[in-house]
Amino acid sequence: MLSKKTQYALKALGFLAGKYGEGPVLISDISIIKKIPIKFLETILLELKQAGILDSKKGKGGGYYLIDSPHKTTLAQAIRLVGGPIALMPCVSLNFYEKCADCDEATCGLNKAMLLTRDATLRILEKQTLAVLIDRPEGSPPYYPDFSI
Amino acid sequence: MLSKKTQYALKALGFLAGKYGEGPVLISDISIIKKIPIKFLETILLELKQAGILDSKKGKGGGYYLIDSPHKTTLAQAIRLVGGPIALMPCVSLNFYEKCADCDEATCGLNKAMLLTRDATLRILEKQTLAVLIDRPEGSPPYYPDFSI
DNA sequence: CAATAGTCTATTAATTAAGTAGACTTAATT
DNA sequence: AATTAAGTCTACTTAATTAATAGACTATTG
Repeated sequence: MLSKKTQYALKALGFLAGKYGEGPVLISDISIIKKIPIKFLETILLELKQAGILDSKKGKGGGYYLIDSPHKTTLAQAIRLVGGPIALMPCVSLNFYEKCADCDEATCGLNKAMLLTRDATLRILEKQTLAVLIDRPEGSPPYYPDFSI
Repeated sequence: MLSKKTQYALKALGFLAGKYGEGPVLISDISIIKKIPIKFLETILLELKQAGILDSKKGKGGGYYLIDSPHKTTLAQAIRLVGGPIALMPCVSLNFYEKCADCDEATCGLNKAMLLTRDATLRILEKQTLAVLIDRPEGSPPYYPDFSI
């Protein structure tokens, strides 16, 4: 399960993706509409800015906005920026790898099972982008580029 | 990421799967070989027993053992028994569902993306069984029934 | 009855998540 | 220049969850 922080980040990014090209968006707007505690949201957005995916403008008319088109950032990238590992165990994490205590990965069945799972997850999360997170009116066709459900 | 407890549970189950049919296995053996704190392991095994997947024998010659063949229990079942949700967000969890605050799931892009991910994960975890967790000597063919990598 | 091994209750330690408070800086507007 | 709106930064606090430990109790075997 993703941490609350990561869930908030994805919601905020989805909202900003929907406003891409429309100029800065107020933190308070995101907070109210997406029901995210505003001070918590501040720190999350700041983190995403420092990670290079968002930029902000100070002062009147300021706010946060996506730097690149929503299609440019994958869900895997976004989750890793704030939430850490996607893999179910450290021993199969690409970005947060840690070896298990006294386990020989060459023979470990658990390691192999977790690898399979990680790959299946990444096949989705590395293909889908922030564009998928944009809310769509009921009845409109879902947006899943390069993916057949 | 799975909790430490869930990781320990899977390791223990993998070990017991490898000893299936050989009678009770000592908690202390599992603890030493799989490097799991023994007192923590005790509570995990007890939980798995109460969940109906393990049984135990007290006194001399006692220990824990798998009730059914390793092929009978899927990884998804095992993870849920001790660790809770497999899905990345509560709003797409089959067994631990919770609605997001003021989110309309019919239009929520995040919900749809998380559904895709959950389905991809479950396609693995509901197919693979405890038999996959048995450690195998290097060079021996991996064991993945009904799954082409 | 002695030794072994699981069971149960309780407690503690450690870590992370979540949320809050308030002063500071920057920029636009009047 | 003054005012106001908005993001930035530092520090703290609380709550929740996870991880680990201690020790007494019960059942079984030989």
